[in-house]
Amino acid sequence: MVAARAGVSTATVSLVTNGKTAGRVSAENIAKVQEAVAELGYVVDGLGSSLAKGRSNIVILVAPDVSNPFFANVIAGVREAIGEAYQLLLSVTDAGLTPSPADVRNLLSLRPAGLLVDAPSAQFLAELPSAGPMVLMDAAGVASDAPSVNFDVAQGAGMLADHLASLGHRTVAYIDSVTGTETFRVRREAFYRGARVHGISVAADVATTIDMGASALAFAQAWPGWAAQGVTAVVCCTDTHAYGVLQEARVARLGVPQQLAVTGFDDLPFSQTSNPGLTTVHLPANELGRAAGQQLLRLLAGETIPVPGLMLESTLVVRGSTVTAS
Amino acid sequence: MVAARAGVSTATVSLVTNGKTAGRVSAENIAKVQEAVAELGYVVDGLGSSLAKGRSNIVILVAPDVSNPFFANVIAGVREAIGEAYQLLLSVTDAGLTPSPADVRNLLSLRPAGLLVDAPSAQFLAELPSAGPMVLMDAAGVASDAPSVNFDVAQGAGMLADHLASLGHRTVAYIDSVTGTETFRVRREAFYRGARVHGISVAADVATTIDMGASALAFAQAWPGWAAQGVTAVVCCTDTHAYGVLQEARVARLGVPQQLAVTGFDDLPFSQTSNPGLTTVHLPANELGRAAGQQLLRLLAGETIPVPGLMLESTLVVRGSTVTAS
DNA sequence: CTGAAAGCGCTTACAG
DNA sequence: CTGAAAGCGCTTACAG
Repeated sequence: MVAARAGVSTATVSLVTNGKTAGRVSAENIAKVQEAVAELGYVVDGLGSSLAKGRSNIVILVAPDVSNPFFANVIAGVREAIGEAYQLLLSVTDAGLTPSPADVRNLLSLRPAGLLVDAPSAQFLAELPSAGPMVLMDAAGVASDAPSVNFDVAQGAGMLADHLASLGHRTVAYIDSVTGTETFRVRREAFYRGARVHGISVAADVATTIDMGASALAFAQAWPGWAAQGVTAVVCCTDTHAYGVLQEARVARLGVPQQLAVTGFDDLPFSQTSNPGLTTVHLPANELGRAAGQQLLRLLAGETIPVPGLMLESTLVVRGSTVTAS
Repeated sequence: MVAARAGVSTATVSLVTNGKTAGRVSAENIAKVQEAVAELGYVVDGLGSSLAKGRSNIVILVAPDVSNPFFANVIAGVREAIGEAYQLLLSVTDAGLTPSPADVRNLLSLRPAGLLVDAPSAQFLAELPSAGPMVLMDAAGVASDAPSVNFDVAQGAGMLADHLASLGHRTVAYIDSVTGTETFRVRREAFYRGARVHGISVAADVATTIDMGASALAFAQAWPGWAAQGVTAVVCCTDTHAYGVLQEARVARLGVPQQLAVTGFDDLPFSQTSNPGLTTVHLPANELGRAAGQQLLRLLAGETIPVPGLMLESTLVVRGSTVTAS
């Protein structure tokens, strides 16, 4: 340890750099060490430190799909919350798949300070080796005793059903995601429930990956059948799916919203500028990341979380894809 | 080391788990160790391993702005390339700012196997402590002898100028980014060059953060002046900026493209469904990540990179924001 | 208040 | 082919 050249022992240096000087190091030595650290540009080696402490200062964020733009805001929120003290490690897999238990084992061998798990499937959680501090994000409907931050998607889905009913829609189709993620199950079930209340029938139900192209294709194939059944609105489980439908509707010269109403979930920034603007259930991505990061920080500080299941409000944003612009 | 219970020494186990058995461990012992590893579910501790080896298996991706959806595709590309062998650590700062030297020091203390630096400023690179294997991404115009993967933005910017000239535009405005990132300088200069060739004058030049709202506001304030100068097209340095202009144009009841043409750079997925579709310079984000990841992998394998400055083609995608849809 | 020593879990010359 | 030993850079009881 180079900074021992300040004329003190490595132990003293370690105490100072860790801020554990309270009544253990003389003011004089603290100053000496700080000076030496500054001069040498010394920075504590993360590896050695972590090994000695038994855990690293890395927070791992496990997520099914970073390439979803929605997720970028979640990441930003997490970063805001955890700040400088921890490094954010992103564990991502392709196309909405959850990491395998083997992946997680490898991750865990880095001895993360904590885990943030976004949109986990029930199976993933069941297979997860008990892993120290952990906060779940967007895990509505998943049984777990880990603290979690969720969207109240049911609320938004209900408002969406109300909205469509008030516009007179009687028969709609639903485009779901193929991932086994619980949040999509909750979105679907909550919407079905709301639809039933209003006597709206859901004629059909297809699922694709979270990808505009896949969704557009699925819609193109299904539309003739749906039209025959009298479908007047397509409810998509994400905005990305909805963009695909909008695109295909334009190709097919279908008037939106006159001939077909389209809705999404997420409220990505682009839903404001899409053609037409997309009516969607707004989910506060940034707040999700921020709240989960804060929860984890508390957990790491040894606090117990007062409200284990934090709920973030969802709201319906009405735009041109369901109502004609004024 | 628990698996030593296979009846051999820790050294032998280490040899086996690292695949360095060639002519050094008997087949019998290899089998014994593998069996024990499987039974105990043992996985090499990343911390201890890294400390002994002197470097970790973490690849750090330093980027100015993850919340740019463009970047999600870059990340996906990097992941595809580096695969299972390395963990991807994301170092991000807010709103297009580059990490400080102190941030980087902290990162480096994790002893990353390699560094991937996206869209660095010249200053950032100058301050970067010499840091082992490193690949630059989207660093056009930055002097460095590190291998790099860049977009040929000049090509696309030239095509954009050609396109606007062919449509008869004589006076345009340019919306730039406030970040000191070199790529934006290159985009701007290449477009200015192309404009000059065609006798197009760039009447004005404003800069905002990469944010729809900021861009919309800047446009709203500047438009009266620009209109007075005869501006008929706004060229934006990112699609995100362009979305802001599109939104504000709609608010102001400006017909796009009749009264005002709008263009971007990036070709985000949403540029297909925006209102109208956005004419933009397509930059292959996924390929950027993939190519950079592959370069780094070679570097880590001790190979020398044959082509230090890999160039990825950019192309112009023409949509409804510059030409009336057929 | 301070320093010598043990130990975190692994890897790698080294001697056999 | 194999194992005992040193060492990676730090932290933390422990004895003074």
